[in-house]
Amino acid sequence: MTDHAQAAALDVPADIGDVAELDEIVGMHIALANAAAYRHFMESFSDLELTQKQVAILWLVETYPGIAQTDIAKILRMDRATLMAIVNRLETRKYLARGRSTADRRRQTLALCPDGEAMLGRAKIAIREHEDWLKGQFTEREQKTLIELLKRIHS
Amino acid sequence: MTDHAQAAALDVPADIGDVAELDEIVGMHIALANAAAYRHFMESFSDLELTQKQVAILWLVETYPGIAQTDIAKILRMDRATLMAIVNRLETRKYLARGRSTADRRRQTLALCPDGEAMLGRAKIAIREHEDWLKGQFTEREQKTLIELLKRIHS
DNA sequence: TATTGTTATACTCTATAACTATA
DNA sequence: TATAGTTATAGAGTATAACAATA
Repeated sequence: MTDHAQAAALDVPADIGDVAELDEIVGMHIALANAAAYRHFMESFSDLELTQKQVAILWLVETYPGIAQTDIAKILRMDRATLMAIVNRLETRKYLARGRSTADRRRQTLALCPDGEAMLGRAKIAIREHEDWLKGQFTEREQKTLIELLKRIHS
Repeated sequence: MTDHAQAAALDVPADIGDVAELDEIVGMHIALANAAAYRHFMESFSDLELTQKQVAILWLVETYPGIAQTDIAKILRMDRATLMAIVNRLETRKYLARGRSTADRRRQTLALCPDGEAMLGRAKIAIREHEDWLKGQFTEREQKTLIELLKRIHS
């Protein structure tokens, strides 16, 4: 690389924190932090081949057996059709099964399959490691502050 | 709806904050907050048809004329191929143009087209409104705290 | 050898619209 | 009328692998 080319490259920072205007944009930092956390998550889950959304859904089905798709969509702030696609994938992989509610025959009741239970068990271990990495960057007080501030945005 | 069905639905909360185990997961709150902010962003930008990433790239090209794709990828923590796809879309819409660097002929120099400049101008106005909504949920002190905490994750 | 850009490919998430069945 | 699920469709972002041109 020539000196000239190096000089040109040095004009450009490597971090958004050095771009004064963009550094003020809260939405930018949320998006970048989310992307960083997501990448770390996907590395931790590379052998399980599960995404954040997939784990969250399995977890909710375990916690609330018989929960309907609409309920999950409300909690996770997702579209019905979007959730449908994810549940389809989890059903294909035999992680959960659909059934009809007897009380309201419009509703589906979702339940974990044995494979889904096993997978969720492994996922929880991976999540703990991932969360340790995440929380390790903060004091306990900062963790609570961060969660409290983020909740204001999504609640 | 029957009383029975109502009772069944009431067992399931409508907010992640009511699911004790999941409420402890920092990554969950980051993802949900990001999704909420992204949805609001997309509403603000519905007439412009621009995503967060597209605006960020246009903004960086304006701030650093002649910046290379690799530089942008580093700042925004993106894959080269991913950035390629987004730049292609922006080029198709005549928002930016590629050129070859004379100093290092491997590198592309990116520049804003007139349409891109006009669009970025409108985008900045929409961003200000979006950021007002976002920042309006916090005191100035909280804004700084939130940015500082998020930076630790992505920097 | 390393870097930059490129193409091909594939997957996930996301959303809209329109439809069926049920309440 | 409203709700729950479904299907079709489309677009955006993400990543991997392999390749060419250049350093």
